[in-house]
Amino acid sequence: MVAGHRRQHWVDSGAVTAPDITAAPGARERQRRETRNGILNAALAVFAERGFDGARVRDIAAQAGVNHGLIKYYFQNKEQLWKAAVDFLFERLHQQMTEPEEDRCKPRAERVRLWIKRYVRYCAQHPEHARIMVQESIRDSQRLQWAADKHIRGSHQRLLESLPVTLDLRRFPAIDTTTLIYMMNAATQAPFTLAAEIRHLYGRDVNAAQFVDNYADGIFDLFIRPYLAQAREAED
Amino acid sequence: MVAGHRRQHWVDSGAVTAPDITAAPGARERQRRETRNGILNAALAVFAERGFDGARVRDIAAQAGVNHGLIKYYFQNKEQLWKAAVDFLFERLHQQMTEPEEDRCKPRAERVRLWIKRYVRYCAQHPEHARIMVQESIRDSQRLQWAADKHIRGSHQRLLESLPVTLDLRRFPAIDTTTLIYMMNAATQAPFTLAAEIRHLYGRDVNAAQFVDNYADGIFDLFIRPYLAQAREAED
DNA sequence: CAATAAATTATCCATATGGTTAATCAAAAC
DNA sequence: GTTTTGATTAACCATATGGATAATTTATTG
Repeated sequence: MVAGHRRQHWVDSGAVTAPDITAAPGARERQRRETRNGILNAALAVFAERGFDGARVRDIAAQAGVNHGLIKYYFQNKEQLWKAAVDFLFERLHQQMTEPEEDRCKPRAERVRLWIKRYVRYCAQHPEHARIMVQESIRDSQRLQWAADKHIRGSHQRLLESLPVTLDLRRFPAIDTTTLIYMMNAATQAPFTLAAEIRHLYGRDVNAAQFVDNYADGIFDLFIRPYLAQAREAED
Repeated sequence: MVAGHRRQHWVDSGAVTAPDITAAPGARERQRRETRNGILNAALAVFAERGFDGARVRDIAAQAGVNHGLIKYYFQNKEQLWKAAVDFLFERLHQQMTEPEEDRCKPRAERVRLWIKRYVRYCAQHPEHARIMVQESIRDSQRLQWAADKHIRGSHQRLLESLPVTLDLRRFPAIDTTTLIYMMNAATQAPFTLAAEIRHLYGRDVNAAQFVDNYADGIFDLFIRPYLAQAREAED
């Protein structure tokens, strides 16, 4: 991505300054942000693919097209890089999940449908998210605790608030709300996390727009529709 | 586990043979099997915790209480060890999931309930399974292809045959059977895969017998009950 | 332009890693 | 008992790894 941005300046010594195209004011900060984000994206990909211990700092740098020394320069070390990448991850999730203004006034069932659709799309676009979280969650590691405290707790709360339906669960007496969140989360992420397996075994592309939207409907039917029906009954 | 099995023979040179306790006929083969299984169990734990690349052969050996050279002796290399471990994993799954003779004559709904319960228990006892599969499934690696062809395909088929109910899915028109398997699988494994996170955030022990059995009921309510109801209607 | 500060690279280092080998030790065969 | 075969260990090796440092290049400022 940043590769190839190294050009010659003042090629001809006789010419005047002849500034680089990138030398526009603020070029530096822009470049800096680009490099940093490039590293973060590469980090997410490699951490998701190999796990924290398996991920090689050199691979992350290579995938970002920069020298691996830069990672120390920007993030001190591998651990800090991981944390920065996870911050980046949840920031993006939060952005993509906030309900657009124009949806607020729609009927409730429709709002829930759209909410689910947004989340399914996020899962399809960013399977690294689920993968990184699963990888850390095997043992109560420092990293897991950090992520749970800084991001997951709040994320769950926000979910319960932003999901425009109350899950009071009379229909599924065996399951409490917390557990249901984990079920729904896992079910939603499943085909995208296992995309390679599904492609290999069944020849299907779960990232096709048709599958994604269809799947959102499936999640809605399975997890939400019963509650809406129940809520309607309660109103009678 | 195998540690400390090194004892002195012929302690007193004057005494007769004085054979080791373990020197019963077949002691060798038994020991061999024990060592091999010890390594496999350790391998599953470490591969699940760190992923293939992050797992250290030395750690696996240490956790099994043997010298790391033994891993070459038994399994040639890390890759072969991984495959042997996955064979071991699916063998165990298959054993634990076969329906006991005495269940065959029970009413269908009850058979399904028991089937689910067995699977939920398996997931609770062996969270490594889901974890190892998720870790491999990010890219269409050699290992994933191998596991998919050798184990997963058959496992899915067996599931569809052994699950004593036909999922013809009129109730969830958006989801096909294949996708439903992935949803159900993921939902079933979810709390046990994320056990550490749940313990940290909500202070709950998902391995408590009560939670496990309760969760099985939840899965049944969510995924199966609708189909049974529908099947009953169809019979009318 | 020159001086300065920031970004980036090339290189180095201690350590850890997967894998290999030659010994050592215990069980089985004689 | 002694020999032979198999199981186990200790020591070794080439390489890769995370991290650190010094040099180099690029942008900004005056």
